Amino acid sequence: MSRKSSFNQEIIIKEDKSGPVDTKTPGRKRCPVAHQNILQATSKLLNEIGFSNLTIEGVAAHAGVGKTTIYRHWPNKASLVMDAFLAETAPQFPYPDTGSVIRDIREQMKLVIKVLNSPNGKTVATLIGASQTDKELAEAFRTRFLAVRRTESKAILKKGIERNEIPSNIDADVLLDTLYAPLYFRLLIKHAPLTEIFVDQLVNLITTGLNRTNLST
Amino acid sequence: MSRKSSFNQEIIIKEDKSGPVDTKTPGRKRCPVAHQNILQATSKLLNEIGFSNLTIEGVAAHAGVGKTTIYRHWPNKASLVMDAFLAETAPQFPYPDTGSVIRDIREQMKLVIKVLNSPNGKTVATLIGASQTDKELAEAFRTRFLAVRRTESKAILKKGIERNEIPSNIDADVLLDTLYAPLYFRLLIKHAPLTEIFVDQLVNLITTGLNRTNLST
DNA sequence: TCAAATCGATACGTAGCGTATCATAATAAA
DNA sequence: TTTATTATGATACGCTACGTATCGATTTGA
Repeated sequence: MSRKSSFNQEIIIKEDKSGPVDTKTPGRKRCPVAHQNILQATSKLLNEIGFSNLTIEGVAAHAGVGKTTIYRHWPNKASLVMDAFLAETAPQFPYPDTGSVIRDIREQMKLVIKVLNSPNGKTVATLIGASQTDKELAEAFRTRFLAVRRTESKAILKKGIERNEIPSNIDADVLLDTLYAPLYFRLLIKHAPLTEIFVDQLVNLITTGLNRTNLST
Repeated sequence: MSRKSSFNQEIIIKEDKSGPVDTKTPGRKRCPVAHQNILQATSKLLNEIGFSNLTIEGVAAHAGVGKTTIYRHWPNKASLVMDAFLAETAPQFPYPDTGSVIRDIREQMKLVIKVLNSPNGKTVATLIGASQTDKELAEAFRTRFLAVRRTESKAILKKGIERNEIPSNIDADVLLDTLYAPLYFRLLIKHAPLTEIFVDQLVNLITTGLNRTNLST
């Protein structure tokens, strides 16, 4: 049936410190080289054959480790892929500082679509896809990917409010959903392309509003 | 590896006419009762155990047919589920006629979230999820679900343009993505609830625009 | 020195896939 | 009516990958 192992048990505790760990327990330490090799093999295979064709046994073979070792470090395929994905993708969405918050957002959204149009975007899509049948992966995606980005985004919105570029009574989550959900929707459904023009249209519509669109063009 | 069977081969040809088929070929006809039983068992199991736990063999057992028969009618699990899903969900998104197109859209969006918050919504989510690793299912979802709804939506937008409620130079796909993508995004990510208030906030933001939001409240 | 935890390797049972085969039943054309 | 053709349910099959268990060997702290 479904996997029951937890994401936040031995994993987080022992894995978060990937440097020298000061545990008091006896016994042989986990080999950080094996750990890294597994993550790198996972990233490589993800880009080459995609999430669905990736198997734990394949990762083990490419990383030169026993598959037992992988199961000691990660409870399942989804959590392994999540770690590999975050290590490679997390630092790719910085907001610029152009002087205008709306412009900052617009430019950052163009960075986002660059990533979403790359092999990493395919991984994002498959992770969201697999989240639909894997509650722990879904939780990991929300807290370790989305929430991190939301925190950054809300800081930008706060700056915009302080500068009177954005009304102070706005619901940040509603605004951010309106801005970013269309990007992910096109990533997932593929009914239309993710272009910079699309970002411009989106930001123009949301800032100007439907009622005034014909006045402003 | 992946399944190669086509959605549009013997399937569409023989299945679209679920009534009495006027084929010139000899031999025994497909049993329409078995076909219907399979679809109904699939719908039932979908709501009970979800897409990921649903197996072809389970459907066969519940429908009282051999699994061979299922494989003769559908190339894989995804296409079977798609058919069962469409049969039950397709007619659930009508636009009302309130006199105001914006209000029509707002009310229809509230119907949409009703469905998305029901077990059918879970099925939508898992279908989009499975689409990430199944190209044929993705294509079926686009053409048989999304495109049908887009056609209806564009007719409403056209009415709005004729009534001068909506500017004529608007890009319909951009506007529809901005309106509906946030609903599906919340369905898929579950970072925030899908409420009627959310629909109101969304429509208000998009019609009024960020720049004027503080003027209008 | 000894207990504990790791490592890679290997074997195992399980689930569900999609296919093949079978005798039987239904149907259209000859 | 006969014959060719196709569908049906049942069953068996090979396959892949899962996740677990076990093994001797190795590393480490107490």
